[in-house]
Amino acid sequence: MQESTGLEQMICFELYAASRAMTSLYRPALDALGLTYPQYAALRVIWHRGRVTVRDLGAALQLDSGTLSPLLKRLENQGIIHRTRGTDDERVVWITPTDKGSELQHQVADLPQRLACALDLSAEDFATLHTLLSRIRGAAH
Amino acid sequence: MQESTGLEQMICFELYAASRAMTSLYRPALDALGLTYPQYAALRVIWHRGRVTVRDLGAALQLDSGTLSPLLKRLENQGIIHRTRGTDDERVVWITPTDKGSELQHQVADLPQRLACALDLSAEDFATLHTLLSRIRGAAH
DNA sequence: CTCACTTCGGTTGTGCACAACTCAATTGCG
DNA sequence: CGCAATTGAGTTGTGCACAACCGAAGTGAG
Repeated sequence: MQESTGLEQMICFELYAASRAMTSLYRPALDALGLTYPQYAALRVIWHRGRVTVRDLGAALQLDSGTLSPLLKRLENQGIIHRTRGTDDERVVWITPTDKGSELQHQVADLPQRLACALDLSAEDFATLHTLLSRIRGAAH
Repeated sequence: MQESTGLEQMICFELYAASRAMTSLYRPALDALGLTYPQYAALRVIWHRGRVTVRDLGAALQLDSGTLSPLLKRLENQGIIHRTRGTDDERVVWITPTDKGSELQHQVADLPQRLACALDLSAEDFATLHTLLSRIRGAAH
Protein backbone atom coordinates (compact mmCIF):
# COMPACT_ATOMS: atom_id res chain seq x y z
CA MET A 1 0.00 0.00 0.00
CA GLN A 2 1.41 3.34 -1.05
CA GLU A 3 1.41 6.20 1.40
CA SER A 4 -1.41 8.71 1.13
CA THR A 5 -0.57 11.85 -0.81
CA GLY A 6 -3.64 14.04 -0.34
CA LEU A 7 -4.22 13.90 -4.08
CA GLU A 8 -6.89 11.21 -4.00
CA GLN A 9 -10.25 11.89 -5.58
CA MET A 10 -8.76 14.56 -7.77
CA ILE A 11 -9.51 13.67 -11.37
CA CYS A 12 -7.64 16.80 -12.41
CA PHE A 13 -4.41 15.58 -10.89
CA GLU A 14 -4.84 12.12 -12.37
CA LEU A 15 -5.29 13.63 -15.82
CA TYR A 16 -2.29 15.89 -15.32
CA ALA A 17 -0.08 13.00 -14.20
CA ALA A 18 -1.37 10.55 -16.82
CA SER A 19 -0.89 13.10 -19.59
CA ARG A 20 2.72 13.67 -18.61
CA ALA A 21 3.32 9.92 -18.23
CA MET A 22 1.87 9.26 -21.68
CA THR A 23 3.93 12.04 -23.25
CA SER A 24 7.06 10.60 -21.67
CA LEU A 25 6.26 7.32 -23.42
CA TYR A 26 6.37 9.14 -26.77
CA ARG A 27 9.54 11.04 -25.89
CA PRO A 28 12.22 8.50 -26.87
CA ALA A 29 10.77 7.98 -30.35
CA LEU A 30 10.18 11.70 -30.90
CA ASP A 31 13.59 12.70 -29.54
CA ALA A 32 15.16 10.52 -32.22
CA LEU A 33 13.44 12.71 -34.83
CA GLY A 34 14.14 15.98 -33.03
CA LEU A 35 10.45 16.58 -32.31
CA THR A 36 8.55 17.45 -29.14
CA TYR A 37 5.10 16.05 -28.44
CA PRO A 38 3.22 19.29 -29.21
CA GLN A 39 5.18 19.59 -32.47
CA TYR A 40 4.22 16.03 -33.35
CA ALA A 41 0.55 16.68 -32.57
CA ALA A 42 0.64 19.77 -34.79
CA LEU A 43 2.29 17.79 -37.58
CA ARG A 44 -0.42 15.11 -37.40
CA VAL A 45 -2.99 17.79 -38.17
CA ILE A 46 -0.82 19.33 -40.91
CA TRP A 47 -0.21 15.94 -42.55
CA HIS A 48 -3.88 15.06 -42.34
CA ARG A 49 -5.15 18.34 -43.79
CA GLY A 50 -2.28 18.95 -46.20
CA ARG A 51 -2.73 22.69 -45.83
CA VAL A 52 -4.06 24.48 -42.77
CA THR A 53 -4.22 28.00 -41.34
CA VAL A 54 -2.72 28.82 -37.95
CA ARG A 55 -6.23 29.53 -36.75
CA ASP A 56 -7.63 26.12 -37.78
CA LEU A 57 -4.58 24.38 -36.36
CA GLY A 58 -5.24 26.17 -33.10
CA ALA A 59 -8.86 25.05 -33.13
CA ALA A 60 -7.82 21.42 -33.69
CA LEU A 61 -5.16 21.43 -30.96
CA GLN A 62 -6.97 23.86 -28.66
CA LEU A 63 -3.92 26.11 -28.60
CA ASP A 64 -3.68 29.85 -29.25
CA SER A 65 -1.26 31.78 -31.41
CA GLY A 66 0.86 32.58 -28.38
CA THR A 67 1.78 28.89 -28.23
CA LEU A 68 1.63 28.05 -31.93
CA SER A 69 3.58 30.96 -33.42
CA PRO A 70 6.90 30.08 -31.79
CA LEU A 71 6.27 26.33 -32.21
CA LEU A 72 5.65 26.76 -35.96
CA LYS A 73 8.66 29.03 -36.27
CA ARG A 74 10.82 26.24 -34.85
CA LEU A 75 9.32 23.68 -37.25
CA GLU A 76 9.99 26.09 -40.11
CA ASN A 77 13.61 26.59 -38.98
CA GLN A 78 14.01 22.81 -39.00
CA GLY A 79 12.79 22.74 -42.60
CA ILE A 80 9.74 20.65 -41.73
CA ILE A 81 7.00 23.09 -42.73
CA HIS A 82 6.45 26.14 -44.95
CA ARG A 83 4.62 29.27 -43.80
CA THR A 84 3.07 31.48 -46.48
CA ARG A 85 0.78 34.50 -46.13
CA GLY A 86 -2.60 34.16 -47.83
CA THR A 87 -2.99 36.17 -51.05
CA ASP A 88 -6.70 36.82 -50.74
CA ASP A 89 -6.56 37.56 -47.01
CA GLU A 90 -3.13 38.70 -45.90
CA ARG A 91 -3.91 38.19 -42.24
CA VAL A 92 -3.94 34.42 -42.74
CA VAL A 93 -0.83 32.23 -42.67
CA TRP A 94 -1.03 28.86 -44.44
CA ILE A 95 1.00 25.95 -43.08
CA THR A 96 2.12 23.17 -45.42
CA PRO A 97 4.61 20.33 -44.91
CA THR A 98 7.90 20.46 -46.82
CA ASP A 99 9.17 17.31 -48.56
CA LYS A 100 11.26 16.62 -45.48
CA GLY A 101 8.16 17.16 -43.36
CA SER A 102 6.14 14.70 -45.43
CA GLU A 103 8.84 12.05 -45.14
CA LEU A 104 8.71 12.28 -41.36
CA GLN A 105 5.12 11.05 -41.50
CA HIS A 106 6.18 7.56 -42.60
CA GLN A 107 8.74 7.33 -39.81
CA VAL A 108 6.09 7.78 -37.13
CA ALA A 109 3.12 6.10 -38.82
CA ASP A 110 2.95 3.22 -36.37
CA LEU A 111 3.76 5.27 -33.26
CA PRO A 112 0.27 5.64 -31.72
CA GLN A 113 -0.50 1.95 -32.31
CA ARG A 114 2.84 0.85 -30.91
CA LEU A 115 2.58 2.95 -27.76
CA ALA A 116 -1.10 2.20 -27.23
CA CYS A 117 -0.06 -1.45 -27.05
CA ALA A 118 2.34 -0.62 -24.23
CA LEU A 119 -0.66 0.49 -22.18
CA ASP A 120 -2.19 -2.97 -22.38
CA LEU A 121 -5.79 -1.75 -22.46
CA SER A 122 -8.66 -3.51 -24.21
CA ALA A 123 -10.50 -1.99 -27.16
CA GLU A 124 -13.38 -1.49 -24.78
CA ASP A 125 -11.17 0.41 -22.33
CA PHE A 126 -10.01 2.69 -25.13
CA ALA A 127 -13.58 3.40 -26.17
CA THR A 128 -14.58 4.17 -22.57
CA LEU A 129 -11.58 6.40 -22.08
CA HIS A 130 -12.31 8.19 -25.34
CA THR A 131 -15.90 8.86 -24.29
CA LEU A 132 -15.03 10.07 -20.80
CA LEU A 133 -12.14 12.28 -21.91
CA SER A 134 -14.31 13.83 -24.62
CA ARG A 135 -16.97 14.63 -22.06
CA ILE A 136 -14.41 16.27 -19.80
CA ARG A 137 -13.05 18.29 -22.68
CA GLY A 138 -16.58 19.32 -23.56
CA ALA A 139 -17.41 20.35 -19.99
CA ALA A 140 -14.67 23.00 -20.09
CA HIS A 141 -16.35 24.66 -23.11
CA MET B 1 -20.15 16.36 -37.31
CA GLN B 2 -16.85 18.10 -36.62
CA GLU B 3 -14.17 18.09 -39.30
CA SER B 4 -11.50 15.45 -39.04
CA THR B 5 -8.28 16.61 -37.38
CA GLY B 6 -5.93 13.65 -37.79
CA LEU B 7 -5.79 13.33 -34.00
CA GLU B 8 -8.35 10.52 -33.73
CA GLN B 9 -7.35 7.34 -31.95
CA MET B 10 -4.62 9.12 -30.07
CA ILE B 11 -5.21 8.60 -26.40
CA CYS B 12 -2.15 10.70 -25.70
CA PHE B 13 -3.65 13.74 -27.36
CA GLU B 14 -6.97 13.22 -25.60
CA LEU B 15 -5.21 13.12 -22.24
CA TYR B 16 -3.16 16.18 -23.09
CA ALA B 17 -6.24 18.15 -24.16
CA ALA B 18 -8.43 16.92 -21.29
CA SER B 19 -5.74 17.74 -18.75
CA ARG B 20 -5.43 21.30 -20.00
CA ALA B 21 -9.23 21.66 -20.16
CA MET B 22 -9.57 20.44 -16.58
CA THR B 23 -6.81 22.75 -15.37
CA SER B 24 -8.53 25.68 -17.04
CA LEU B 25 -11.63 24.83 -15.01
CA TYR B 26 -9.60 25.29 -11.82
CA ARG B 27 -7.93 28.47 -13.02
CA PRO B 28 -10.56 31.09 -12.06
CA ALA B 29 -10.76 29.87 -8.46
CA LEU B 30 -6.99 29.51 -8.14
CA ASP B 31 -6.27 32.86 -9.80
CA ALA B 32 -8.35 34.49 -7.08
CA LEU B 33 -5.89 33.08 -4.54
CA GLY B 34 -2.79 33.83 -6.61
CA LEU B 35 -2.05 30.13 -7.11
CA THR B 36 -1.28 28.05 -10.20
CA TYR B 37 -2.53 24.49 -10.56
CA PRO B 38 0.87 22.85 -9.91
CA GLN B 39 1.28 25.05 -6.82
CA TYR B 40 -2.17 23.98 -5.62
CA ALA B 41 -1.37 20.30 -6.19
CA ALA B 42 1.87 20.70 -4.22
CA LEU B 43 -0.01 22.44 -1.41
CA ARG B 44 -2.54 19.60 -1.21
CA VAL B 45 0.33 17.23 -0.46
CA ILE B 46 1.92 19.66 2.00
CA TRP B 47 -1.38 20.21 3.84
CA HIS B 48 -2.06 16.50 3.94
CA ARG B 49 1.37 15.51 5.23
CA GLY B 50 1.98 18.58 7.39
CA ARG B 51 5.71 18.29 6.78
CA VAL B 52 7.36 16.85 3.71
CA THR B 53 10.77 16.76 2.04
CA VAL B 54 11.28 18.05 -1.49
CA ARG B 55 12.12 14.51 -2.50
CA ASP B 56 8.87 13.01 -1.15
CA LEU B 57 6.87 15.86 -2.62
CA GLY B 58 8.46 15.07 -5.97
CA ALA B 59 7.56 11.41 -5.61
CA ALA B 60 3.93 12.29 -4.86
CA LEU B 61 3.59 14.75 -7.76
CA GLN B 62 5.96 12.90 -10.10
CA LEU B 63 8.01 16.05 -10.53
CA ASP B 64 11.77 16.53 -10.16
CA SER B 65 13.70 19.19 -8.28
CA GLY B 66 14.17 21.14 -11.51
CA THR B 67 10.45 21.85 -11.46
CA LEU B 68 9.86 21.92 -7.72
CA SER B 69 12.76 24.11 -6.55
CA PRO B 70 11.58 27.27 -8.34
CA LEU B 71 7.91 26.48 -7.63
CA LEU B 72 8.62 26.15 -3.90
CA LYS B 73 10.74 29.29 -3.94
CA ARG B 74 7.74 31.20 -5.30
CA LEU B 75 5.44 29.73 -2.63
CA GLU B 76 8.00 30.73 0.01
CA ASN B 77 8.21 34.29 -1.40
CA GLN B 78 4.40 34.49 -1.13
CA GLY B 79 4.67 33.52 2.54
CA ILE B 80 2.69 30.31 2.02
CA ILE B 81 5.36 27.78 3.03
CA HIS B 82 8.56 27.55 5.05
CA ARG B 83 11.70 25.79 3.82
CA THR B 84 14.17 24.55 6.42
CA ARG B 85 17.28 22.41 6.04
CA GLY B 86 17.21 19.14 7.97
CA THR B 87 19.43 19.06 11.06
CA ASP B 88 20.25 15.35 10.93
CA ASP B 89 20.74 15.29 7.14
CA GLU B 90 21.65 18.72 5.78
CA ARG B 91 20.95 17.67 2.19
CA VAL B 92 17.24 17.46 2.94
CA VAL B 93 14.87 20.45 2.81
CA TRP B 94 11.66 20.20 4.84
CA ILE B 95 8.56 21.97 3.57
CA THR B 96 5.89 23.12 6.02
CA PRO B 97 2.88 25.41 5.54
CA THR B 98 2.95 28.84 7.22
CA ASP B 99 -0.13 30.05 9.10
CA LYS B 100 -1.15 31.87 5.95
CA GLY B 101 -0.58 28.67 4.01
CA SER B 102 -2.77 26.68 6.37
CA GLU B 103 -5.58 29.20 6.09
CA LEU B 104 -5.61 28.81 2.33
CA GLN B 105 -6.62 25.21 2.80
CA HIS B 106 -10.07 26.14 4.05
CA GLN B 107 -10.66 28.48 1.12
CA VAL B 108 -10.23 25.67 -1.39
CA ALA B 109 -11.61 22.76 0.62
CA ASP B 110 -14.65 22.25 -1.61
CA LEU B 111 -12.88 22.94 -4.91
CA PRO B 112 -12.39 19.37 -6.22
CA GLN B 113 -16.00 18.46 -5.32
CA ARG B 114 -17.37 21.61 -6.87
CA LEU B 115 -15.47 21.25 -10.12
CA ALA B 116 -16.04 17.51 -10.35
CA CYS B 117 -19.77 18.33 -10.34
CA ALA B 118 -19.27 20.55 -13.37
CA LEU B 119 -18.12 17.47 -15.27
CA ASP B 120 -21.48 15.78 -14.72
CA LEU B 121 -20.03 12.26 -14.49
CA SER B 122 -21.50 9.44 -12.44
CA ALA B 123 -19.68 7.91 -9.49
CA GLU B 124 -19.17 4.88 -11.70
CA ASP B 125 -17.58 7.02 -14.42
CA PHE B 126 -15.19 8.49 -11.88
CA ALA B 127 -14.21 5.06 -10.66
CA THR B 128 -13.63 3.84 -14.21
CA LEU B 129 -11.61 6.92 -15.06
CA HIS B 130 -9.56 6.53 -11.90
CA THR B 131 -8.75 2.91 -12.75
CA LEU B 132 -7.84 3.59 -16.37
CA LEU B 133 -5.73 6.66 -15.61
CA SER B 134 -3.88 4.78 -12.88
CA ARG B 135 -3.10 1.98 -15.30
CA ILE B 136 -1.78 4.46 -17.85
CA ARG B 137 0.36 6.13 -15.22
CA GLY B 138 1.65 2.72 -14.18
CA ALA B 139 2.48 1.71 -17.75
CA ALA B 140 4.95 4.57 -18.01
CA HIS B 141 6.93 3.23 -14.99
C1' DC C 1 -16.66 56.30 -48.36
C1' DT C 2 -15.73 56.37 -43.38
C1' DC C 3 -14.84 54.78 -39.08
C1' DA C 4 -15.66 51.70 -35.40
C1' DC C 5 -15.26 46.87 -34.87
C1' DT C 6 -13.55 42.35 -35.54
C1' DT C 7 -10.16 38.95 -36.95
C1' DC C 8 -5.57 36.95 -37.50
C1' DG C 9 -1.05 36.18 -36.32
C1' DG C 10 2.62 37.69 -33.55
C1' DT C 11 5.22 39.40 -29.19
C1' DT C 12 6.09 39.74 -24.26
C1' DG C 13 6.18 38.05 -19.65
C1' DT C 14 5.38 34.40 -16.19
C1' DG C 15 5.37 29.79 -14.73
C1' DC C 16 5.72 25.13 -15.48
C1' DA C 17 8.27 20.41 -17.32
C1' DC C 18 12.32 18.18 -18.11
C1' DA C 19 17.16 17.14 -19.45
C1' DA C 20 21.72 17.89 -18.09
C1' DC C 21 24.55 19.51 -14.93
C1' DT C 22 26.72 21.16 -10.28
C1' DC C 23 27.90 20.65 -5.53
C1' DA C 24 27.69 19.50 -0.85
C1' DA C 25 26.30 15.87 2.40
C1' DT C 26 26.01 11.16 3.32
C1' DT C 27 26.84 6.20 2.70
C1' DG C 28 29.22 2.06 2.23
C1' DC C 29 32.81 -0.88 0.49
C1' DG C 30 37.61 -2.46 1.02
C1' DC D 1 39.55 4.85 8.33
C1' DG D 2 39.63 6.56 3.37
C1' DC D 3 37.52 7.40 -0.67
C1' DA D 4 34.49 6.29 -4.53
C1' DA D 5 29.66 6.14 -5.26
C1' DT D 6 25.20 7.78 -4.20
C1' DT D 7 21.76 11.06 -2.80
C1' DG D 8 19.22 15.61 -2.27
C1' DA D 9 18.43 20.01 -3.78
C1' DG D 10 19.49 23.55 -6.81
C1' DT D 11 20.82 25.87 -11.49
C1' DT D 12 20.75 26.42 -16.50
C1' DG D 13 18.73 26.09 -20.95
C1' DT D 14 14.91 24.85 -24.09
C1' DG D 15 10.21 24.51 -25.20
C1' DC D 16 5.59 24.64 -24.16
C1' DA D 17 0.87 27.07 -22.15
C1' DC D 18 -1.52 31.03 -21.48
C1' DA D 19 -2.75 35.88 -20.38
C1' DA D 20 -2.36 40.39 -22.06
C1' DC D 21 -1.31 43.09 -25.46
C1' DC D 22 -0.12 44.93 -30.41
C1' DG D 23 -0.73 46.18 -35.30
C1' DA D 24 -2.10 45.24 -39.76
C1' DA D 25 -5.89 43.54 -42.59
C1' DG D 26 -10.50 42.88 -43.43
C1' DT D 27 -15.73 43.96 -42.47
C1' DG D 28 -19.95 46.37 -42.13
C1' DA D 29 -23.30 49.83 -40.61
C1' DG D 30 -24.55 54.51 -41.56
